This record gives sequence, structure tokens and C-alpha cells, in this order.
Amino acid sequence: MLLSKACIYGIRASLYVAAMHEQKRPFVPIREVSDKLELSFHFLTKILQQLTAAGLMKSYKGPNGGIAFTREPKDIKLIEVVSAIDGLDLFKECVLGLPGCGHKQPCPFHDKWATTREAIEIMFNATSLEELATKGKRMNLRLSAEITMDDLLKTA
Amino acid sequence: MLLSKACIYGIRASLYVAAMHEQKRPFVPIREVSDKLELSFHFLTKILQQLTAAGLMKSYKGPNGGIAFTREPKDIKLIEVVSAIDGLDLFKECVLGLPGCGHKQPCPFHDKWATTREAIEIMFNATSLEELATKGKRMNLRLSAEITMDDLLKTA
DNA sequence: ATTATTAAAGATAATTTAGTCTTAAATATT
DNA sequence: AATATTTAAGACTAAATTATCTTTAATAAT
Repeated sequence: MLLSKACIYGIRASLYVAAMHEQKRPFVPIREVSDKLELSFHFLTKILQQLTAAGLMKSYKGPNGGIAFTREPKDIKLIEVVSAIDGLDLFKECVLGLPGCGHKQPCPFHDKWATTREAIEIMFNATSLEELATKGKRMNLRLSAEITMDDLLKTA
Repeated sequence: MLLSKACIYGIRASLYVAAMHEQKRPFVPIREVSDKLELSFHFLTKILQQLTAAGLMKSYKGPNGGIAFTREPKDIKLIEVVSAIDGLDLFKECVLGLPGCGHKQPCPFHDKWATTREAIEIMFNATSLEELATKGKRMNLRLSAEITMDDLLKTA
């Protein structure tokens, strides 16, 4: 598995919040996100705290509280979410797990893997949350196993 | 992390055995592999049993016993080792972990990820154990944190 | 002020992965 | 036959990840 579950949930939640942002509803309660995406509320809270700690999101307590992005979703790249939760080791690590593997001291697999690893990094780097959220809305794609973007928006 | 530790260790061990195979020493004891690669003997034993169960390796007990590939390392692709240990889910799974995500029912990330995922699969599919072992020997590359292919061969 | 709502923080539990230890089975050597 | 060597198998332990539960802190509405 490329990304941890925490990171996957974090991305799904980010896409939900980004979609709401486009609907002119930048602040959403975590409970709403966890209900809609069928994720554990407490687990998701901890994950989102990592995004807040990283400065990607801001949060307010109390009634009408919730979370929101600190910047426009069009200016937030997917790699920022990944970085805040799983870190960037994924884009540095040797595929054989050898410490110090790199251009100077390559493992047998280094050259081939470095190319692929870069392609993955570029992909996360080049994709904004807004891009994904818009695409999801346009194509009525799914954000959880059972629920499409359309479902989410009409029951919001 | 793309591959589990078990899978990483399995690949390292496979490269070691492939290198020995080229030295006309197809059968090597597991203890030798675990010593040279600085891996836990018992843990490695279990991993190699998976390769044996998958038909990639054969084993003999008793003095002068050990493990060896059932086919020539040049005919064994890296993906076979990965498949035997981690399975092929990696090459099928949605990057957001959504069940059923695919061409018909894509998640917002599907198209971009599918391309990258295929590149990874092709890479594992196109690389033989012999190719990696030979390259490692030629370039004196490392198979464990501290030990190069040359070190391994001269102290064998 | 009191109450209700919401995120933060911390304790605990469950699951998966990683790793160790012990015993059994097979086989070669003597 | 007895012994030593080696893989196989199973029980057990440790660590990391995932998930739940409880309490606290902040804030808005009444």
C-alpha cells in the first residue's frame, strides 16, 4: 500500500472540504465529514489535526465551528496533504529499504525506481485539491465506497 | 512504503541467491543469506517459505541443505517475488483505497494513478533477478546497508 | 450564567506487521 | 545407529498502525 489509511482518509476528507468550499461553504464540522464519508469521527479528528498543525487547515470550536482550508483549494497540492500525514519519505526511500541509497550509492534497483518515484511525486505535486474536487463533481465520482460527489452535495 | 519489510527482505535474499547462482553455487543455506544480509534468520526462513510455496524456490533439509531457484534467475521476474509475498493488490488498488474503483467507477484520482501504477507494474515485470544481480556485481552495489556485492562474493 | 455544540487531548483497545524462540522433521556424515 | 546440520512449523513477543472511548477546552446561543 502506497499511502497509510490515515493519509487516504485525510485525502478523502480534504476533497470533501474542497467540494464544500466550491459550494461557498468553506467551514464544515468534522462530524459532517465523518458521517458522509463513513469514517470514524475520532480517528478523522486526529488526522485533520495534523493538517491543522501543518497550517493547511484552520479550526474553530463551539457551535457552528468546524474546519476549513487556510488557502484556496486551487492553490493546495495533494502532496501537501500527503506530506502532512505520511511525510515525504515515500519520495526519498529506496524501494529495497536500504539507508543511504541514492545516486552516489545506488542499490541494484535504484535507477529504475528513481524514475517511477519521481513520476509519483510529480503526480501529487501537479494535482490541486480543487482540480480533483471539480472533476469529481463533474463526473459524479465516488469519495467513499458507496457515496458519489452528487450524493454528498444534494444531502449537504 | 510501497513494499512490506517481508517483501523487501525477500527481494534482497533473492538477489543474493541469484548472484550465487551465477557463481555456479545455486544452493545456499538460509543461515548464510541471513548472516550476509544481516537479516533475522527465522524471519527470513518464513519469507523464503513463501517463495518455496509459490514454486519459485526449492529447498532441501539436512547438511549441505539450502534453497535454490527452480528456474534460471534470468527467467524470473521481480514481480513474481513481490506477488508471492505481498500479492498483486498493489497493482490493482485504488490510491484512495476505494473498493471497486476502476475504469467504470473511477475515483477522482483514478486516471492519473492508473497510469503510474501501470508504470510500476511494468518495471517489476520487465526486470529479471539475473539482470539486477549482474548489474549489482558489475557496479559493486549494496544489498544490505553495509555490504556490497563484491564483499558478499569474496567472503562467500 | 447556563446549556449545547464543537474541536483538542489523552487513555485505552484492537488489529496488523514484524520479529523471536522452541520443537519437529528430514538428511548427510560418521 | 548416532550425531550434526539444516529447513519447517508453531507458539509466542514486540512494535506500529488503526480505531474507540472519555474528558477537557472553547465558543455560540439562550
